[in-house]
Amino acid sequence: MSSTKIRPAEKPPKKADHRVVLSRPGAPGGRRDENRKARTEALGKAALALFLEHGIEAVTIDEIAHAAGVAKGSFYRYFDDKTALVAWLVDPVARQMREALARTEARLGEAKDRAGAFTAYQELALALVPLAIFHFDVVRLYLQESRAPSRGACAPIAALVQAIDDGSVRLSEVAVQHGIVAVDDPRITAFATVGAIEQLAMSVLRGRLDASPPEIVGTLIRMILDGIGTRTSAPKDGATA
Amino acid sequence: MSSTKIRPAEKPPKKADHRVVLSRPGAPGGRRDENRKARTEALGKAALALFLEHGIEAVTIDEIAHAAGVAKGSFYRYFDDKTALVAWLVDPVARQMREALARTEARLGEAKDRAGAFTAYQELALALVPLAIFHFDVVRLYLQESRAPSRGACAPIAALVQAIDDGSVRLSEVAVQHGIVAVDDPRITAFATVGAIEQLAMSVLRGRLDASPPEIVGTLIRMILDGIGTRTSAPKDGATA
Amino acid sequence: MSSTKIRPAEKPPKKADHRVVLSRPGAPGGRRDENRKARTEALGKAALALFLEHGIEAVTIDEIAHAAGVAKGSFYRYFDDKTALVAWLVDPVARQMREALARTEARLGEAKDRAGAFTAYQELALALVPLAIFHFDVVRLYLQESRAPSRGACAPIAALVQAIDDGSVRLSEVAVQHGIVAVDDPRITAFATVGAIEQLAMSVLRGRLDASPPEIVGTLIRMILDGIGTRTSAPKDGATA
Amino acid sequence: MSSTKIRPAEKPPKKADHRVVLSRPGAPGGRRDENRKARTEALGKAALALFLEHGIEAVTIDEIAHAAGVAKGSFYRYFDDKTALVAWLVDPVARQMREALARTEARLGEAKDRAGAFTAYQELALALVPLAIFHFDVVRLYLQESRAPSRGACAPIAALVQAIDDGSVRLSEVAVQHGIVAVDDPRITAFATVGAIEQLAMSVLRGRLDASPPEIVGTLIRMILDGIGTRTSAPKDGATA
DNA sequence: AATGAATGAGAATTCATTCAT
DNA sequence: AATGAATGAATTCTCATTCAT
Repeated sequence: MSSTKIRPAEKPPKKADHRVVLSRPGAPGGRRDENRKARTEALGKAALALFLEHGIEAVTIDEIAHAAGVAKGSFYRYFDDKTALVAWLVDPVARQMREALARTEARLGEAKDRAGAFTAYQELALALVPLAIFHFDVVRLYLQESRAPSRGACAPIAALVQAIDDGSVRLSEVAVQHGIVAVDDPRITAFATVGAIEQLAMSVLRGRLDASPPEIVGTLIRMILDGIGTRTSAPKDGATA
Repeated sequence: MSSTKIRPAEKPPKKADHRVVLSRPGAPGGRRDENRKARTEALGKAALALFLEHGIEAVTIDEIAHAAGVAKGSFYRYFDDKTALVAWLVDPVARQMREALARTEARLGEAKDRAGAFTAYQELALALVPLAIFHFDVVRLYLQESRAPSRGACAPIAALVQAIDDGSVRLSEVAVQHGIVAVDDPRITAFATVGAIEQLAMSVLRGRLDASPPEIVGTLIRMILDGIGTRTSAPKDGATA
Repeated sequence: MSSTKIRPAEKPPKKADHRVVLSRPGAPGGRRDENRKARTEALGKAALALFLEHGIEAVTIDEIAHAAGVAKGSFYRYFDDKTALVAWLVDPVARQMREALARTEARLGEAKDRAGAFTAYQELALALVPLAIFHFDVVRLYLQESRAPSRGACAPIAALVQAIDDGSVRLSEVAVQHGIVAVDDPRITAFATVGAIEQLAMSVLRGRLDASPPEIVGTLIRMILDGIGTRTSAPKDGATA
Repeated sequence: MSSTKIRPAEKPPKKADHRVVLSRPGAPGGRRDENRKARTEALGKAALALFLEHGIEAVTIDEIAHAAGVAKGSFYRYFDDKTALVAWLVDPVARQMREALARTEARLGEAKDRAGAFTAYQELALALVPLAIFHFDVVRLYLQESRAPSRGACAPIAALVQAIDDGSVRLSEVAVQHGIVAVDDPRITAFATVGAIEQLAMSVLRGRLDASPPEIVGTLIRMILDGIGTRTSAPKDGATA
């Protein structure tokens, strides 16, 4: 038809895909290093706020730098690009999430009975609480961007989505293998649960739900466990978290 | 710092917010009219595919026109802008969704007992099935974009999100008023349910869940109803859908 | 007929109507600041030349940037848009013109007799001479664009037209109130005078009139003053400038 | 610098520069021909109104066609382009103006004395009155666009400007040669007069001057003739028009 | 190191002109 | 002949990224 350029197939990753800029002079821990850390934090914080308000793709480097009180050019001294910044924001959460999932999977594998499984799940929940508290805004960001196609700067979020999906599926499978829950396809309950949790979180964040967290969690757990446990013959021992 | 332009606060909607350009002369039903419809469809279809692959914001008018096999300028003969196109895509789904929610709300209001309520919910589910089937990709798009902040071309999606949220909350409230379900805050279950449904849908669409739809629906309904009904004294009559 | 978009009613002025981007860091007076000034001048100069040759509306940003030897994008670092550039060009002239008119009005108000009035007018003429000399091209631009409807980038010119019109009318009124000139409607002579001056200026600029400025001015003043004074009984004292 | 296209040097005139489309089938004077004339008029009228409101360059073919109630494509059946339309609008005025100027020049050449010259000028004025009356809007358009550089669609106006300039200069020269007026450079008074007239006309049209036409004309003539005649020894016979 | 200026590749949108119906 | 749809070049404006100061 014409010769208009169509879909440049996503910028070819120049070197080592979107890294935070590392290895600067100055003794680690010294004045230089501290300043560096402070700036990085400032940029990250400013970016996070803007991302939450406008969406990752819609925010420009200019805006981030401006909001952080640094020059645009300086941005690039700290991050390769927006993707690197997002990765830097998401990274701690992603790591802890992966670890928590892995640990739970292991515990679950060792669980002997239903009660043991509940304990494992409880541990997972307990591990996620500080995550949600200390990385509140990152979690919000995750919720907001998690469903978009993995484009550009959102890629690190998509990776986390993948990780959580995989983890929860594996968890369900282990749970079923151990006869802890009785459903035909454990992934169904896994996804349903994740979806319910995320949606409730979004609703709270959007100000559409003002119930107290304990109430929400209580209702949700009752809902899910009763639901999941339905077809099990297992004793409804005191396991309701 | 400087006076660099920051955040132009979203383009002011020119006149009658993004309407599809309608009503051209040439006998309605004639060759011209047919062509028009065909082109509109072509553009919509091409756009939908691109939106699903890359996300609404990431797709350019150029790409849409190219994919639809028309010149860039022609796009604007059919749609005011990308927002109008999204609205055109989403519109039928939004309308039916609103209607279905309203109808269910009415049914629920008339329901005498738990069984009656189940019937109402079932009807809702039945109404949504054709929606999901005939507007499969639009539903996918909705799921994909629904959590993003309401920016630019995504606005029509955000409006639909709002409508669904409102509707499901109202539904829950009616249900509780009628003693059909017994939870402290009906919105919790409402959101949880919507979240579960959406997540399952996403998982299927992403190819991460290959269970058969009946199985998914069955599991989900059991999960939710049992969960919701938990605290009710109501008889667990044959109501399991 | 159809719903084709017709006349979008002039782009809504975004925020603080077309201001020149001001105040950047970098020690004022330093290299940066100097460069900035130089660039601004370069753009203004290039634009002015192009405007004079082709008319304001016909000149594109691209052309201006190119002529100034800068990249297209750079233009926007210096001016919000073409309107801002025109305003920047016209501003000094407009300011001085307003001041001169205001001063003359005051002088005229204090004048006791015809001779005093002439003095006031002479002062006005003297004030305009440097304006015409130091802002030669801007005056040309003004003449060229002053009659066009106030569209887009020409708006600052239209504003100046308005100011001059108002000023000259007020001047005439004061003159009549003080019995300095005797005509029925002072605005007639005011407009006639302005028109004569402008046209002569245009003719010189277009190379259609090569008389020496003193000759032109002399002829014009004789023409006008004699004309205006005609019906007065006042002594034709040596007042002919 | 770059390869950006700069100034395409005004569209190369394809064939016989901007002509009204001629030679259509249908007997001249027949039904076809009448329709044709009606359409042409409609387009011209609509265009004129739009030109006056927004300026020639700012008006699009689309708008003209729309305002005339015809399809855009039809426009091209009647006019080659906007320039041809402007030429068609201006043409009668231009022709009559040229003729009137030529006639006055001739009369002036034959004039024996000052009174004869006045008669010639009076005839000119009388010839221009119907022009101003019957082609009111075209005169307005002329005034509005006459100072813009001869670009694109305004070219026919520029041509008229040229003609009037030439004519009035020749007139002045003849007048001086015959000792009718006594100024050093006749072109000065010529241009001054034209400028005064035009400005007054503009002011009336812009609603900034509401004196009655006779009053305006009277004041102006007194102003100019007294001014022009000043240095003449000639008797101030009853020549004041 | 920090700054912000410069660059130019897009992206959205408009519009004169051609052409199928 | 009339219509209005199609086209694509032209235009404005944005923004990631580089680079001189």
